[in-house]
Amino acid sequence: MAELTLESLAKLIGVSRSTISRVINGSPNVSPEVRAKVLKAIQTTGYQPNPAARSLASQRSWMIGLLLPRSVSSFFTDPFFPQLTQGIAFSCNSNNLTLSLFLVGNKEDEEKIYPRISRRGLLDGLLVQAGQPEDKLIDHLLHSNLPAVLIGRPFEPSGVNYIDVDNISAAEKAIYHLIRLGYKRIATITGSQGSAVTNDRLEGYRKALRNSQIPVDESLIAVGDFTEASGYIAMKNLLAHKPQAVFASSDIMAAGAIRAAYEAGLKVPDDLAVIGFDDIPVTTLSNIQLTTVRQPIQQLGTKAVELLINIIENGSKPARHVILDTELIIRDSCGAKRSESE
Amino acid sequence: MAELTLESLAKLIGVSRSTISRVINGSPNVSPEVRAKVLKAIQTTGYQPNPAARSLASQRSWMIGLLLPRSVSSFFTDPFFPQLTQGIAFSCNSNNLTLSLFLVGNKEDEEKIYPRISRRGLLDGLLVQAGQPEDKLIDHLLHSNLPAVLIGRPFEPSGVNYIDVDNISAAEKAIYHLIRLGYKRIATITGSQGSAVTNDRLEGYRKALRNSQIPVDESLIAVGDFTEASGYIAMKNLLAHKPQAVFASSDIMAAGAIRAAYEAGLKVPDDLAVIGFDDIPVTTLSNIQLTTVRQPIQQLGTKAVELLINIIENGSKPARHVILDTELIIRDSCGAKRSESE
DNA sequence: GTGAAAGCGCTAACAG
DNA sequence: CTGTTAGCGCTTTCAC
Repeated sequence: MAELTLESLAKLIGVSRSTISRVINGSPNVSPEVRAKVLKAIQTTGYQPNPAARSLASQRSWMIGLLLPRSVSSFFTDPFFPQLTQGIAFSCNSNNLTLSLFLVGNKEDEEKIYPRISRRGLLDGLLVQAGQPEDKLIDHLLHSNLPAVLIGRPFEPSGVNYIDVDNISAAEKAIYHLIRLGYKRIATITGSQGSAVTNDRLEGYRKALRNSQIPVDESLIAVGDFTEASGYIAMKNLLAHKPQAVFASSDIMAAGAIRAAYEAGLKVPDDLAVIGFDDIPVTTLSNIQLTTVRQPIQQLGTKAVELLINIIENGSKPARHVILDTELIIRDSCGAKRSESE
Repeated sequence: MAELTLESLAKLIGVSRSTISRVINGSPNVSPEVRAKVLKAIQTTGYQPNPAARSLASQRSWMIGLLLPRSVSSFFTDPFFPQLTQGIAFSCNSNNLTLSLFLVGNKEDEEKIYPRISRRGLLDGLLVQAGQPEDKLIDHLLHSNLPAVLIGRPFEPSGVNYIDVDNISAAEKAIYHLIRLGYKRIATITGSQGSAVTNDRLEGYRKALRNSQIPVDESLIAVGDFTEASGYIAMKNLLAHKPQAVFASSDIMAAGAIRAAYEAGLKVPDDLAVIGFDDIPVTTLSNIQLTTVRQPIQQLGTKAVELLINIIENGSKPARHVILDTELIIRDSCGAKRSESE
């Protein structure tokens, strides 16, 4: 089964190359009969155009990239990334795009990958997971003319296209919920310092307390880095300050916090209420159903792809921003159900 | 910054296209001086060859694919896959390959993706995660002439190239360890029925018992499907048969088993010893450090890429098989440390 | 050791 | 509506 070319297929059914190309690319200028004939021939022969030739001639590769910068090191430690990736991959499937994955492990990778990516001819567009603000990549994005979408808002306002959830109001929701349940000493465990997500969620925390006339106690704010271990350590430190409740900036950190609480002999939610963030699909991280702020992670991926396609086709001026909503999922770890039953 | 082509660069430094092409592709037939001059020009201009043109002319895309078939649905539920993916991605980085990711979500995806993949011109080679044996894909692999490597052995002996761990002896190790600790009633929770991994680990379980003159009690064998929930359910059922120890075919299922044990008021390892499989990098799935059989997951990815490269370059006759070793990691859930301290 | 020339397999004007 | 004709930007014989 030698690989069929447009040329040979054309010869086979007695039309010109262009005609076949037209039906493949959905041009309207083909008579129904010829179109049918060509379609049938494609069916029976299983003809597939050579992607390299196609890209070269059309200047489109029908391929987009997903870049996880070096600062995003928790690809397999936090289910967030795999789930996001899946959302992106599925969306690529339905849009007939090929997805290439760039996981940057170290500086050398970075130096090899970045030029390769920005070169036109490989990718039609790029999705970039937001990382640390010093990441030079964002500059690369802006200065290359490759269509790109940042997943997570940029640290500082800039002309990039991005998609994000409203982290401020998401965090607010969580805190209002705790306040409503009667907790006063509410602690928080933040994500990695210096990232937009972390800032936003912390701001939501502060805002909710302020709006509720509860003074912000800085000793109730502990810095984490989105890992389980950091949640554990942060909680251990917080315990000295006797919080009644804690809002962790990720479910994984919430799991760490719960572990620390258990170790200290505290029961969740009776002695400590816990709210997480993400709603990652793990039945149990800690033998207790976690109340959490659900991000539509998979949808984030899907919408990111759609936004990118739109930008590839229509350009990106002005810069596009898409903000998705979050939802508070009330389970057992915050004490809401307990208070109901009382 | 208009995209530089070979043509324009050649004009710029006064040599022919071919010469530049030669230095880029490492041909020996270039004089040192000219080579130096060209290299410098590439440096300063940041010239990158157009990948589409390159692929078309050379019939190599420097791109490999990773296919996770539909039967592998737990891409983000089980950290195994993300970790494998990372191993593969890093290996691609160091070999200057671009990785494309194909996550098959449903039958339509399958029908679109498979022909796209097998068409020469997109991929130089393909890595396929082994799934269910009915998966028609393996046939596709064999009948297309695309270089391919299966990750996990095929269900039935066939001419495909694959890489795998020795699951039989891995499971044996786990069981011998339990036997050595004095347990007699040893249960197991298997993976999804009808897959090679599951069969192999179960065979290792049986073999170890037989070799130790312990009769295999079929009521101590529970079927899971690699999810946490299945581990939980399986354990609930096993509990009626009073096992002293259980070997779960994945860490995630072990976590489910532990959850079921806790719910039944049993302490691990005092009332029930647990051994998992994988050694996934989550500090805590259940507040107890899990004894487990470590698979070199990341290395599995790395070696798979290397094997594939080798096949791309040298062909695959005869079919290649790579088997990696596993290692028993003794922690707290099997009771070994407890018995030591007694 | 270097350049000229012929494609790789497709798309996209351009004629008709 | 269809066929003819140029390329897309590179690799790779083939001469020199």
